Amino acid sequence: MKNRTKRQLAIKQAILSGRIGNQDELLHIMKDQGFELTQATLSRDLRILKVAKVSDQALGYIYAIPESLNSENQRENSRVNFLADGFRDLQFSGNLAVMRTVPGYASSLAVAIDKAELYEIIGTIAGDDTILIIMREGVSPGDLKNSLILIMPKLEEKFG
Amino acid sequence: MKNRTKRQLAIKQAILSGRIGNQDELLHIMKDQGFELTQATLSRDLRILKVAKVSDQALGYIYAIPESLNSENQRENSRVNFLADGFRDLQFSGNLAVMRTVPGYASSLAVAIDKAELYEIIGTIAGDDTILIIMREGVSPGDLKNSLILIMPKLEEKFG
DNA sequence: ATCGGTAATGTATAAATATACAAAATGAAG
DNA sequence: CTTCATTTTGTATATTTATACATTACCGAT
Repeated sequence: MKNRTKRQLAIKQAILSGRIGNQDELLHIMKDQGFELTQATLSRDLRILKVAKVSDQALGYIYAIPESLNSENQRENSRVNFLADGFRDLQFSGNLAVMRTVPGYASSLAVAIDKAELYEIIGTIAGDDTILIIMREGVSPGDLKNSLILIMPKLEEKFG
Repeated sequence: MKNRTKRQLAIKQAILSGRIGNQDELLHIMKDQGFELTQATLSRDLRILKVAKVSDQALGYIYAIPESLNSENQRENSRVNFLADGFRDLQFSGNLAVMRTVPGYASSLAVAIDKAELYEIIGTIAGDDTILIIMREGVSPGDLKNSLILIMPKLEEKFG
């Protein structure tokens, strides 16, 4: 079974397309992506993600994410996403991941990661240009990458 | 029967309190204010007003007005509301209203009023510090004031 | 490995909302 | 004033969403 964080990332991405009009549509999209869930779980996820249902003149009713309409949160999201520019490299050993950063970025990146309280990460230790990430048992490198993309979408292009 | 613009203003004000969780609550509030309507009409008004239903951590599901979350619309709304600072006086004669403004404000105010396409106003003619407002037949001074407050809430304190 | 507590999810349905169609209201023209 | 076209609103109900309760999954301790 796909885990919850990955699922919620997929929900968020779908909604950012700006074309989802009801939960049934979204449910089909999620199933197409291999997730197994019901409408009830969707409703709960949408609540957690604070997704709003809004009326748009051209599109009718659609789901939207208010934080992308709120300039203060938008700035905070942009700032955190911008930290991805300090990312250099991510390597794995067992349940440890070592992230190399541009000098001086490690601390801020680690704070942002800690703040997100990702399921996949137990904790982090930051130096000047290096972050040691302790992954939860059973979490794969791909899982971790997906989680980091959730808080810093710019990392997606860096992971390749 | 109360007219539609007045009703939608009241809906907007109620929602700005940030405490309306469903349409039934809102329906009761509207009835308390003397409006006669059904849930269906409410749903339609909410659509017209582009009211969103959002999930708030503390309050649960509530209605909100996205334009107050959108910085571009927020700036435009603020700019128009700021024009109220140029308001001086409003006097009535038959179906005419004469608005006196700070010199230089009349034109901008008239543009904003025209843009709002209020039911209560057939047309406006603006000089430098005076706007002639032709009211629709049957519209009372109070009706006009309420409509103007809809587009420039700051006028409320100026009308007294 | 088992156990127990908690979190997540599913099932079924209550609650909430939107809308098809009908009726009423409105506004303009004659 | 009447008539007609259009808009608005109500009624009834279809659609959508949220949630109570049950089940399953997860996690830490032993």
